Amino acid sequence: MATMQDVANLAGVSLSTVSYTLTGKRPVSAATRARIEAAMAELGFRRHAAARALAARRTHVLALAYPTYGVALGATLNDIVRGAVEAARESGYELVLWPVDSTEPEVLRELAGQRTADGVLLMEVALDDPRIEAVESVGVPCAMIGRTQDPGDRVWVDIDFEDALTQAVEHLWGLGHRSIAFLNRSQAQLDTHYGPAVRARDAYVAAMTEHGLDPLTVACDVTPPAGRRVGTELLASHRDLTALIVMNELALFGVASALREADLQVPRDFSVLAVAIAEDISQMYDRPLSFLAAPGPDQGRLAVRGLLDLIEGRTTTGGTNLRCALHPQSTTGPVPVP
Amino acid sequence: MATMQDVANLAGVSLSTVSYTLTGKRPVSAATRARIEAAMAELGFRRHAAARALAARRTHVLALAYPTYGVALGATLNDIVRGAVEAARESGYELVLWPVDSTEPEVLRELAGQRTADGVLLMEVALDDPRIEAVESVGVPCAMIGRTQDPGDRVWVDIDFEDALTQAVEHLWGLGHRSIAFLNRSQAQLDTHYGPAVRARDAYVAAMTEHGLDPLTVACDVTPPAGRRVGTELLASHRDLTALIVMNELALFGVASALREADLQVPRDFSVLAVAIAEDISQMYDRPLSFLAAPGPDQGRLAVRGLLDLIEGRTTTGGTNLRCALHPQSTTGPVPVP
DNA sequence: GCGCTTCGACGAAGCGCTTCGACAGAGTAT
DNA sequence: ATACTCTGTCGAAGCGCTTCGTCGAAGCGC
Repeated sequence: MATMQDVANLAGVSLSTVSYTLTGKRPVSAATRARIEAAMAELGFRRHAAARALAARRTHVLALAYPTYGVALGATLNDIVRGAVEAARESGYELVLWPVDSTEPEVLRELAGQRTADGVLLMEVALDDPRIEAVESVGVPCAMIGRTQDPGDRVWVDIDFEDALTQAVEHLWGLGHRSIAFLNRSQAQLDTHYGPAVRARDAYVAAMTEHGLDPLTVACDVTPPAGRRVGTELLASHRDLTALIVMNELALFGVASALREADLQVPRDFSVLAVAIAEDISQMYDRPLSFLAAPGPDQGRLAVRGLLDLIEGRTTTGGTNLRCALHPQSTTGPVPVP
Repeated sequence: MATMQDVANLAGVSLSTVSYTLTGKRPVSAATRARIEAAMAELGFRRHAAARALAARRTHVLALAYPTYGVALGATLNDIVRGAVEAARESGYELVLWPVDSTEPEVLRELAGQRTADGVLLMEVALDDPRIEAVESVGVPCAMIGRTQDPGDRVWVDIDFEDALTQAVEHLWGLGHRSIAFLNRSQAQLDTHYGPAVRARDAYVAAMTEHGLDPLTVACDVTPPAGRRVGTELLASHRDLTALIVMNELALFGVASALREADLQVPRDFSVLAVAIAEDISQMYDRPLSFLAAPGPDQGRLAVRGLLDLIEGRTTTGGTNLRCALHPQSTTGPVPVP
């Protein structure tokens, strides 16, 4: 493994000059730079990350705590990851994933404490997330995707569920639907006041009320069989229903089965609109799904930018809510004529 | 941030003694060790990873190249990750995930070249995978989950598809089924001779032939809609079929729809057996799915062990094929009486 | 031609740890 | 008592970089 000293020798310059061509922190003449670059290419030189990190007191690595349990569909998380990776690279940082679940903050404390990353991104943040304290306790900056009950002046990026559900109700209202139900996340999430579930429900109720409609919310476990069960019950007990808003990735697939079994053709007899799902997931559905796209890549990107502001001592943006874009496709249509 | 020197001062010993209590590479008396540990606790000392890596020429980090595109279901990959994390920790290593797709070996070369990890694990290895050369070109050991056309004496851990399909056919044969089809991965994968698809198909054909049965294989894109389409066609064109072996995670869900639409009750009228899927995925099915469990955690574990053998200069195991365990549940049953 | 600034390059001092050689003192064998 | 081996500890030399202070050589106005 060639070192910077080898490069310097071959190029006939001093070690520090090589360093400066690499970091750009001091000017280097074009001629010298060319010689150095030639030498680096010839030797196949690569900076030794540990040495760099030690000397510069910066690893140029950002870590994203990546849950490995209970992640049935990778697409949603991966959208975020891709946005984050991109933003990090643009700023000369690498993003790595730490496979750590929310239940093991100690692992996070250990990892962060060794200073293997300059900052940590937390995804799927719970209302009272012990990981934040763990990371901050060892003096490492962190940013969250989602947000805690009281984020203070921390950096966070969340989805604008209020806007998303307003858009959803309005889209269906515009198509003539007057009986629109909302299939939410699990009761357990509601019971613990999990932000997305609560905020989406409240926004849905508000939007319905505003249009003079009766809201109808059902909680549903995050699995296809649960979606099928809940969907079937819902269709049986509310025969006047013509549209369903679903904010539950996995239940969505069960809902499709329930509709088929109830002999309802989509969108002729019934409309389905998914909220806050990744585009990849919409493509797994029977037919082109009408959906409000979760801003996954942007969430990742913005969270990284905010984290870098924190790391590099710039003033931070605080929190941001990101809108979901409506993609009306083939599962929403005009209300059926009776 | 307390350094080892701070700990040494507080404990009244030399820096090197602190190091030796941490690494255990030289004996330290119980009394001294106790003083040092007390000092470390008091100062909240944590080893600086970069300094350690630089001095020891070892990062104690293993990287797993983690694809973020085309991963609809995270469960399968995550099983592997969990096994790998566990095995790494047992040996005093941390596992991190590098979000790098198979299509960008250069990123991998860059990352590995900076020596931020002592070894790299590759998952979803293709027959001719450019990532292997990329990692090895910078002198970093690597191990694969799956395997290339010609793995040479590299370390790999794969699924024993021959055994899995033999088990599958035998399970159904035992239940009296004589008309058993096999729903494979995509035609594209078969065309490129992708190992799992080819080996599974060949093993299925062999097992069927051995029992004097006619094999019937269909390729299917890895999406639920494709599974529904192919499933529907298959059921329509082969009315005598009583069982289907599926080795296609996502198509599986489409197959469920196809069966329901064809008014076939499972397992009364028809049996479905999934091959090489993660247990989490089996739980997403309508009813308790009969399946051959992919040995994900064991794949991760063994791959890590093999990689560590390589890194620490022990003799390596070469390749290993892991068996899938049969979990007969509620989607396979006796052949229906005509 | 003088002193002035500016540019580009150099040398050396660390960053926080591991590890090697050395060595004092206790234990054992002679 | 002598010579020897262990144990447990210390000091110092790096690991491969970044970065600070420094300084020669141009380039400039007058």
